[in-house]
Amino acid sequence: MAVKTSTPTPRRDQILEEAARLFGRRGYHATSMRDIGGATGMLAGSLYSHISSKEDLLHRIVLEAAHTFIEGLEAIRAEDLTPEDRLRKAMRAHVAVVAADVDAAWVFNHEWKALTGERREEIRRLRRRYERLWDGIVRELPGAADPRFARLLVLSAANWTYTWYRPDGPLSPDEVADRFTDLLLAGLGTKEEER
Amino acid sequence: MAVKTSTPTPRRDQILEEAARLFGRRGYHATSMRDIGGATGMLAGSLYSHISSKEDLLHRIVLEAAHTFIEGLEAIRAEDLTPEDRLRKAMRAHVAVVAADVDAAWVFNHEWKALTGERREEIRRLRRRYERLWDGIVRELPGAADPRFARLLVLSAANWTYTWYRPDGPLSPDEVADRFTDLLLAGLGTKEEER
DNA sequence: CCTACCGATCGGTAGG
DNA sequence: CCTACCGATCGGTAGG
Repeated sequence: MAVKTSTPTPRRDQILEEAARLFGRRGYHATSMRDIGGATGMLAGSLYSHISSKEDLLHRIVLEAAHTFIEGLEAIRAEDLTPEDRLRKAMRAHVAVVAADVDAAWVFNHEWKALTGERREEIRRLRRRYERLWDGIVRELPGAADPRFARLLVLSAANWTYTWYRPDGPLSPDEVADRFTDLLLAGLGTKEEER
Repeated sequence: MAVKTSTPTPRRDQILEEAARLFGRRGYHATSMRDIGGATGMLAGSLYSHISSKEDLLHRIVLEAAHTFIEGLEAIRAEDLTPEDRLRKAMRAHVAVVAADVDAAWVFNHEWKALTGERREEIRRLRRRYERLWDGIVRELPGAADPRFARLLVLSAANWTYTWYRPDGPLSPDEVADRFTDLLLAGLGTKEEER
């Protein structure tokens, strides 16, 4: 009855999850197929009935993370919002993705460099697309005289999150995002005119 | 005549330089001793008359970078400056260190995690010390109601630099630093009172 | 998914 | 700094 072709394959998903965890914490090159096998309860060689190579594993992880990030921003782009609210929602979306899987976010932002050939180029294109979505959001802000630097500033804050964020901390992802948005919008300097 | 004990050893410095370049671009685990040997014109085994292990190599690179970053901020702390000017000078100092050696800066910020045992703890302490120096600078700013997040925002902007900065780009390190400082102080939002 | 294994490469050493 | 080598581990495969 059930079509057999491309079913969810929960075993493969489990392998992807464990691999993302290990790639995120130790790095791609520091993680062996034996490590991944151990984390999923099988031997290294057995992994190859679910995936085709170590690089294929990395590619799938990065690709999924890229789409998660991109879809979040594309949904927001379609909404009718003030520039400030759009920034706020975008920051929330980004931090939510990071918080949901800090390791995958790290892999998307750094370990993708271990990919080679066409896979690497594909990811590079997706990364550029995500940056351009941020460009569009930042460019609308009235205070952004220099949109490229403004985008770099916003994305750096958003991305630095996974170097310190811990899911068991006291702040929710939305709270973290909002504090950054508030700081970014208001600035750290003295207000020239106090009310 | 010349004392022989701990002379500069220029050969070792060259090895450290090439290793920093490779660790920064490919990562510590992706770089082999044969790669480093190749970059310095010798065979892998010959490296061991200058250094004691691969991890020792990483440790020396990270340690030097840590001290360069820390000394920059400590010098500024001693000066008599307004909070805004101190932030500006600190950002310039940080970006200058990054720009002088993007690869070493990357290694200091990420590859140090490949260290083990006491070496790892030592670097962790130095990293914390650097963060606390930034805390001190940020806390003085009148707009920083939330000093921890303000420091995270400032350091994230400062640190994200090495993911995109290229020494052959059109902007000098000081120009890059100043744009970030201006954006951080003024904010990206609408000014409530336009003059 | 395991047994058993492959060639390649790893960090590092002995001896000169 | 080279020659020559070490045991360990790597990603991956054949055959069941």
